[in-house]
Amino acid sequence: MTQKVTIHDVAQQAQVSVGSVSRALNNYPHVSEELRSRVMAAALELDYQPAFLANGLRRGQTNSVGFLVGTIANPVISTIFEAASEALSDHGYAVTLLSSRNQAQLDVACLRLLARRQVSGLIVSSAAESPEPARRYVGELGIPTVMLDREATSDELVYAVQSDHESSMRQALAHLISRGHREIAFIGGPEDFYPTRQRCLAYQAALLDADLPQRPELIRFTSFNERAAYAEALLLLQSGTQPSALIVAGNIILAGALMALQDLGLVVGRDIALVACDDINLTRLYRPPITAIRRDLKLLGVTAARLLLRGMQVELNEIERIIKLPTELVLRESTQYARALPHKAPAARKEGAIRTTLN
Amino acid sequence: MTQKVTIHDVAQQAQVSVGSVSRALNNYPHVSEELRSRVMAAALELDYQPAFLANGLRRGQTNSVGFLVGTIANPVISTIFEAASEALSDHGYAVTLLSSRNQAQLDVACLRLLARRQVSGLIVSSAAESPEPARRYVGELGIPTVMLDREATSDELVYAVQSDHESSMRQALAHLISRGHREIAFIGGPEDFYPTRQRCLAYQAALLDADLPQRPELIRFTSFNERAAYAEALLLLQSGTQPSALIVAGNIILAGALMALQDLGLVVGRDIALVACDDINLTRLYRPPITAIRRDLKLLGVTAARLLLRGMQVELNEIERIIKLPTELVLRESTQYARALPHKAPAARKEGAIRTTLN
DNA sequence: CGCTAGCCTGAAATCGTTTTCCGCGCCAGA
DNA sequence: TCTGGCGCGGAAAACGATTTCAGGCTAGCG
Repeated sequence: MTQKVTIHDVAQQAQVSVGSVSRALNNYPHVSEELRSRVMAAALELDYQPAFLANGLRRGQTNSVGFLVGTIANPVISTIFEAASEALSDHGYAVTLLSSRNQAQLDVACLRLLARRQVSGLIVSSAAESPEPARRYVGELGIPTVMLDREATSDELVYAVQSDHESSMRQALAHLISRGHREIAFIGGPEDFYPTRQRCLAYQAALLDADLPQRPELIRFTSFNERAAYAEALLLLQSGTQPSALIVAGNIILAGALMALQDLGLVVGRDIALVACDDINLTRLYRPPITAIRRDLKLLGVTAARLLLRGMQVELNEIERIIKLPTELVLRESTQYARALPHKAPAARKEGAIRTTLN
Repeated sequence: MTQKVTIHDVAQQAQVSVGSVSRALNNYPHVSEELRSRVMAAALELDYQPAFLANGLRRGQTNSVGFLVGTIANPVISTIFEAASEALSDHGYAVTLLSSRNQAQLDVACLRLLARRQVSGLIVSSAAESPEPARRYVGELGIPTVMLDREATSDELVYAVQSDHESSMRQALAHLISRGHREIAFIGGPEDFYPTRQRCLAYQAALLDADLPQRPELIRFTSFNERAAYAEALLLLQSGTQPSALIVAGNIILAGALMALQDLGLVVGRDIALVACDDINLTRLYRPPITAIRRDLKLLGVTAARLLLRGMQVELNEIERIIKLPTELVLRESTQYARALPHKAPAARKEGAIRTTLN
């Protein structure tokens, strides 16, 4: 009923052959103006829309890209996805989103599924604990792929967009150190998860630069799971060396850490300084507002989409295969007080307004 | 290179015809065990995967469903989506996600696009300001569709899963009234947005039940935009009648309202009681924790997926076309203090721990 | 022993496009 | 006048599967 009108109907309506209809509608050269307009009129009248499947079968291509994530229920991922999806959509590509549920074996299964569906391109931002098999499989696939804030591979057709986690992390540590903190703890995701590793390396490098001791017991890795992060934070905060500052890498981990702090009766900004590694509603609106490392998520998504588009169309004239985008440290009250200073009253209202400003 | 192995290769390898290969692999009856195993072996050896496009063209169906949202960058939507997507994925369906960017005209365009791609089913949870054209178009499409927390239509093949916004909203009002509040304000999304309307009707009904006056100036509608919500909340709070309690319908609006409260120096739970209409990280972790109406988002998503699956397979034996799922009021500190009581110290740590417990 | 019913399988039609191939007419140049 | 080239458009192949159709074989029954 809905999709009954085929190219044959249009051909009959316009009194031409199906081949001519196809040529006319696809803007081929050597089609007379008269025939073209006749076909256009017929197509318009019948509300003809070429069948996607037949088109794709013949052309060997689907005009759709697969997007693989560990979970979409994460404000950072979903914001990036939305931006990328809109950019791709503007170029006629539809996006099928697959979630690997943060499981490595599903990772590869999802990629297989997408390959079977003959997606024209892939964006991969999965967060499996052992990403290696998936990365290797992506290389074998021969499909243009953008690794999104993940480690690049040397395979042809595999591109990468990354955030510059290092520089802002070093800024964050410089900031904390300047405020007198020396026991600065770090809680990240899995140790081999790319952003976590980058942040952790920068954290260690910054300590080294400041001639501060590396304390292994202050570095904790956990999985992307609020309960696990909560437990790890609790362990850290109840261990012998009580840190005076805490850096949490990732918003799920932030949630767990905040719960641990609250359960221990530690007040953020007074008893302990807190830096978060992504700027989300929670960091802006929390009382006190939480210092965070911000990146332009929409830019990240759009850049991934553009890189993929370039990779999918053949006109790729000497394009960068790996792009690294800047990040920014946003100072807020959670790191405002210097160490060992007594708790002061919150800042005046006006200042508060500025700090919690939109964006 | 990747997808070169076709059914002909398998047929040649197994020394049978292509028709037999198809029958063997699709578990047709009347296929000898010997032939079946021979084909299986050949398929396995060649790593044959039937071409999705050819299969779909012949069968006239894609095994994929379209999911239309206003924006996926919303923790409530993305959680629902993920649950639905996983359930559909478990049954062999892939989901292509389209965002209408909260624009009505894009709404219809997105649906057209999905229809052209011959999706086998649709889940619609768009949030355009004027949803009517889209709803009508969905009915004309003749594709099994689930309206997700949106108004149902009387069209055949159109189903609906909704949350029972009314009962919890009435509970919330009863709770606030029992604490002495009489000037209870309501800020919602667009007036014709289904959840907003349901909540607002319940709000008004509850006031009526309690013999409290309806004050039109305490009911505000805004759009799904943090800035707009912020502005509207500011207007409300600075108008003549200062409400002692505030109900915000939706998490984007919550963010705007919290900013307005903070900018006015109003402390949640002390100067004003606050009830949020979706329980997200922010409501749990905010200080003080915010009383919220909770619903099982995963159940919502899974139910939508199951309803759609039933609608897509022909075996629909007298199934409910509209399902309404329960909601629940979660009491937290933001509504703990009775009106006009002086500000007391926060609850003891232990109690706090219980209140911010996971789930 | 012959006929039929039923299982099994190969050949071919089919899905709706795109694209190749070919032929027709026309015009210009020899 | 013949011919080669070019613009145009029709016919049919191709894409890769599923499904129909028909026929061969076996077994069972008269």
